[in-house]
Amino acid sequence: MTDKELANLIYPNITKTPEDYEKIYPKRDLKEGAVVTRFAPSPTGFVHMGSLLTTLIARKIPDETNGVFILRIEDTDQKRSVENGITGIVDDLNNFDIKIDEGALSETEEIGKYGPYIQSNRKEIYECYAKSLIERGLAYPCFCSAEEIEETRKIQELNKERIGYYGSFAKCRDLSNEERAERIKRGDPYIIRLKSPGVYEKKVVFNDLVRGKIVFPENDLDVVLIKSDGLPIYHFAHVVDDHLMRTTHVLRGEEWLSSVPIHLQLFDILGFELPKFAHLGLVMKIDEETGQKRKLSKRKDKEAAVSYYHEQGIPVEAVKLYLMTIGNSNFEEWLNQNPGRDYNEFKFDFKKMSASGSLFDLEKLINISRNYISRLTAQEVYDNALKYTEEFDKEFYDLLIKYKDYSINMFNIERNQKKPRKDYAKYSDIRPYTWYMFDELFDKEKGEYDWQEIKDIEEIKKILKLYLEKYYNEEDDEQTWFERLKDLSEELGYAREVKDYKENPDKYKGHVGDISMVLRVAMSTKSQTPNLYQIMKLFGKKRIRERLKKIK
RNA sequence: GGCCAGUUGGUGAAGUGGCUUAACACACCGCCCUUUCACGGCGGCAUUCAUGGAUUCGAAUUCCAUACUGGUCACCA
Repeated sequence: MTDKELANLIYPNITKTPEDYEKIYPKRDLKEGAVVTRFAPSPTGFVHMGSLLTTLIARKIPDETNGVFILRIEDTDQKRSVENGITGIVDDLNNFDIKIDEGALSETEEIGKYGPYIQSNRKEIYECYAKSLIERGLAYPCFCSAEEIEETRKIQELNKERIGYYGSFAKCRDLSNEERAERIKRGDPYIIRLKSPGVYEKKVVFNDLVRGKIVFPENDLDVVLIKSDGLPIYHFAHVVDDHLMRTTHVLRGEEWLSSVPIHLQLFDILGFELPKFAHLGLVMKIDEETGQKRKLSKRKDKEAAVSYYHEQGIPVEAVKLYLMTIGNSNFEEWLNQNPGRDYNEFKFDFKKMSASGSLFDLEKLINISRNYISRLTAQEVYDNALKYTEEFDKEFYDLLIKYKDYSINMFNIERNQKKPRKDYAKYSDIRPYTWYMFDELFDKEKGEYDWQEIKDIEEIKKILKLYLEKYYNEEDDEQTWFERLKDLSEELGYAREVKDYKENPDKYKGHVGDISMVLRVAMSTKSQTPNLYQIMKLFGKKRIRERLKKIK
């Protein structure tokens, strides 16, 4: 029995040939230097921080080169697939404002001419290539059970031999086609394996965009191509898809590095042009229990899910900026020199990419986020706060809506200046910083008044009373306002200037700072607030009186 | 265990043979500014680049060993 007859026995319904697919998915007509990348996640629900880094770059390079960015769904493992997993991924990408040129849009829709983009819908394509490999004697059906494989592995371990299905350990490799046909007809379960032409003692060299030249032993493993459920294994799907989708650059995590020899071999025997590869360092974190560095884990680490940042109200732009600083070591410097510029204007360079996995640093992200928010206009902060609170804090959202102009003015305090305040690192910080500005929240959420130097309530009442009667004038500019506080201080026996007090502490009861602190705490209950004058300006006469009257 | 990669401070890192008595940023610590806080300013924070050896007039930078860390060795991706 010939290989061709065997192939026909296994795949009688496959009539297309690899040549047909070459015509269906022709070479892309793109400008010189245009890069085609793809993000190829499994639909397990959400996008991981590490994948987001890869995705960001995979999106950025086509942007820089007039290329194409594809979203391909790798759902060949039905056990792992999650319901609405594709939607979850698409939502995460949308949240991060990463647009796709081609690929899946939802569980059922897609865009682009190189589809289907969901692997489970590409079954017959893989079968076609599997068939052609069988015809050429480069693949064969394997009838080994999981138990048999396990047994072989144990023997190999015992004898300290290299583990795997290869050479003489590949029991089904040298079966005759007659026997193969007989067992297939008999209904024995089987899978399709590669008949690897590799020799372990030989070396393959390949050039990784991030790591440079790497030498591996050739692959001699008869890896699985098609599983018993008829779907392909990652390696096979990757090679077929990235060829047919005309991917030029394969970006993926470092965890794939060790299977590169398999991929090189597959590209080779299939006659496919080899894309460029970039294996990115993993995003790590220190395990709290063991103290060891490890890969950021979807299951263990809440901060691994990109949705976490959405829930925290950390602007997606800040997360992207942070990831870019991890991604390209010269990005941060560039950003400092070009504050406020969009990261898309930065030119990405694989050479500036670290090969070692970096620890995920939430502090740094927070800092970047703080700086990012400080550069926004009050209107932008308002709009973003609105979006955030609408989803996560309806009560505060209603207040922001009700007091729109007031809120914008509030966000504008100490914002329109060369070095703006940096109070908020995330939108969830806004409420804890500003609740006292809203009367609806003030009575409800105020705790104890945080009096500082002047604690005596009679003295406080005296100060406030005198202030309202004699020294408060709504029309005052900031300088005059403060002058009047000094006058008040003087009248009550406090120093006009802090310096004077420090030089002669015995002469005074305190100083103007203590007086203004009384006013500050009386207004807000807090001893730490933004510029008091501006807060009072915002409140207006009536609300100031009301606030001060609450001190009893 | 085999194979592969990585190893510069608490963190991200610059650095590709002399310009490095190791940049920058985050964190931390001082001081200054200041009516609070924040901002800002100034200064401190690796005599040393995992360890050992070799090459060289000279090495974080080249080479070789060793150690450690990570990844991978599935009909998972």
